[in-house]
Amino acid sequence: MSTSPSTVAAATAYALHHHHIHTHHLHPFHQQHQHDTSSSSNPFFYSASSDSSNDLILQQNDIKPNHNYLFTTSNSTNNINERKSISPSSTSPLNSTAWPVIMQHHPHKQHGLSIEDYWPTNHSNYYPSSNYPHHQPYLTNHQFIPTYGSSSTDHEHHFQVPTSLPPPTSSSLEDNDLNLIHTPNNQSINDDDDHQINIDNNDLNRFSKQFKQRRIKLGYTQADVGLALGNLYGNVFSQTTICRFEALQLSFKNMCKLRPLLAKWLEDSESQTGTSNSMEKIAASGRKRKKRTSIEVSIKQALEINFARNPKPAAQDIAQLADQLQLEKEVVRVWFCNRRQKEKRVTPPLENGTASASNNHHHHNNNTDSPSPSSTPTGTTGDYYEYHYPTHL
DNA sequence: GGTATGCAAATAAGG
DNA sequence: CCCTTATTTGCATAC
Repeated sequence: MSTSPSTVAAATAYALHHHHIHTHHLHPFHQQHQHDTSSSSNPFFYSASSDSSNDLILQQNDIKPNHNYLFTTSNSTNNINERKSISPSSTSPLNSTAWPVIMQHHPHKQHGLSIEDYWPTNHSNYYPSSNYPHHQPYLTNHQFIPTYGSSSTDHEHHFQVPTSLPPPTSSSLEDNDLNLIHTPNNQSINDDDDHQINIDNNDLNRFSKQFKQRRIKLGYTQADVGLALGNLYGNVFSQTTICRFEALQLSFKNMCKLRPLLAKWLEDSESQTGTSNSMEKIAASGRKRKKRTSIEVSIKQALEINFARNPKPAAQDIAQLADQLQLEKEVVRVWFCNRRQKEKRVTPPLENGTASASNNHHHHNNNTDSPSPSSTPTGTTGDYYEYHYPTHL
């Protein structure tokens, strides 16, 4: 305890990364200013995207573009850092830099290389999944509802348990001990197969609350935690994700996946405050997530026009369009895939003719209390949010 | 400044 | 390799 939190945090975070990729494009400007504070969110490593990234751009106009962000620094920049250690694959980023294009305006952000530099076509090494057991039996629907307050009410299941839910862990943990933290045997989770975790909604509820409480006590921000996880596990998470974890706004499955990581981080942080001792990294996964590309508004418009013309362009068309817009081909391909999904979401399933109208209104599920869950127990399809077009075009 | 969120990239998994 | 469907994350920006 001691040590100033922020300092520590920063240091920690920082320490680990240094290497990172600096790659992203380096722009004269942005280089990195990130230091300390980790607030930024993100540094992901992947870097790859680079290019397209255009990070520069703002996303939608909807928002108000007022300030210039150009250098706000706030986010920007940070280029990535990567964690060092762990992953072998990280493939180095070296980059080459380059993206010609899009960087026009906003300096802040990085860009860098082309995907291929980082992204082996064979995608093989992305997440090894060592840590994550992906197959969890539970359900996976999206957001469950937090039960904050004790869900006394009837439904407590916010997450719905899929059929086989783990034992209810008796959890009554107290404040102090979260059992979670030391997972009894780690293996419970990782084990292999389906074993799963005995985590239930209550555990997650408690854990998330405690986690937040302790995190604050240690003086770390959500962003710090996200970066630190990168150090420990090789995978960085954004402030957003940590925030959602604390607020129980992730799917049950996702919560279960992240819980052990956060528990470990917490454990390490509390134990060593400052000193480093136990940091072992858990297996890190080799693959990192590609940095999210921000597509400039004007580019989006161009894409929309093309979509309207032909929602399902052939590979060749995509390549050409990519070239024209100066985006990576993969980015364009994915954009179309996502766009098609959106189209379906937005468009009423509609049967034939008639009715159409009132269909979509999805609700978000917020729940704060005890709402009825979104059911869809098995359903898949979740209710995602509604969406509207960017407009124009 | 940290945190919460809307919209949507990127991914996972089964064809 | 690409597509589709379902999900996981996170940029960017509003609190």
